[in-house]
Amino acid sequence: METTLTDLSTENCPIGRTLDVIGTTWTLRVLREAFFGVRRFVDFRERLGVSSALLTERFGLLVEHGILVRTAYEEPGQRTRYEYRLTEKGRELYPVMTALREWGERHVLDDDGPPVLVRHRECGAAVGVALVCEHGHTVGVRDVEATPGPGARLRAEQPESRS
Amino acid sequence: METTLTDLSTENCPIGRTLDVIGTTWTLRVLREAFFGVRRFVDFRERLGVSSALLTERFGLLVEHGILVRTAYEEPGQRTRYEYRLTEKGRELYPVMTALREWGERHVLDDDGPPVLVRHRECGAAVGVALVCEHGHTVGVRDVEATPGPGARLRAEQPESRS
DNA sequence: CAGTATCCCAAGCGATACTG
DNA sequence: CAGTATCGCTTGGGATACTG
Repeated sequence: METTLTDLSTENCPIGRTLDVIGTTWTLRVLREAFFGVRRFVDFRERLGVSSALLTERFGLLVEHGILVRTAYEEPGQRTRYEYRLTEKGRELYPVMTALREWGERHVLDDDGPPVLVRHRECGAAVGVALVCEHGHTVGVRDVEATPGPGARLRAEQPESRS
Repeated sequence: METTLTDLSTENCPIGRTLDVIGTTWTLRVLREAFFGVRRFVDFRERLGVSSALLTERFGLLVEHGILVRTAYEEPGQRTRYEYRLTEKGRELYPVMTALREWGERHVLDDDGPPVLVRHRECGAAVGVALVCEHGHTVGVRDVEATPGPGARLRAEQPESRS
């Protein structure tokens, strides 16, 4: 009998793994602010309305995972400040943000339209994500085929559930 | 003085709104299973390893938001069964899933490679998401410009934080 | 099977106070 | 400013038992 997708373990699923890292309640909102250009601790805290303790903990995790970096900087004549910036690994989450934004703009937006317009700097057209294949074709959800890959693992046998 | 992005309220942010709907701990995993083709209550429960109570609650929310539909069906000679399927609105979350998957495959994958291969049915090439503008250009994160849109709202004044 | 109901523990998180 | 520490509430969610 052929192995189908639903025979596979979800344990090493890249979606689940990603959610383990960024899928907790405030983490993606913190990253959203980072993509907005927010850098300083207080600014994150005030914009998100969260406690210092929570923010400290989230920053710790994100730095640990290499998604943000904490750097000190001095403005002349000022105290030392710290800032949190996206790393390249963090910046690669932009498609996730964009996909979330597009869905939200389509389905859960107020009547007055999007609060932020995101456009291609060179031509001014709205930016979003598209499903594409490596040959450059635009792909619909229905045109996609999913099959077990090299990392596929069978999940532990259920004791043969008979209804 | 010009209004900048960081002056805006985050209250009506489409990313935040989307996360309010699907950003809770198990919800995206439930949807992942739905995209895998899982339909029946027990199958979701066994694959995710969650309790009935949790699953019931999540299904309730997702149906309420029009992301899943619950339908009864009868197999001849069998009891009535129920299944949960993605609606069109739910299927539109596929780019979100794909973006999460791609990031995970790049950054948090085991050495043995992806458990699932996702390919374009017609040409066999791997499928992912790409940032594009409406004029069809492929766009880099750095080529994007974000400005306040029609739904922009100023956030409540902070009492002028002076460091 | 597809849930509902109850009980209870643990994690998430805000509030507050304090520190370098 | 950029945190750390503590407290205590509230929610999330597992375990178990029961129902149509």
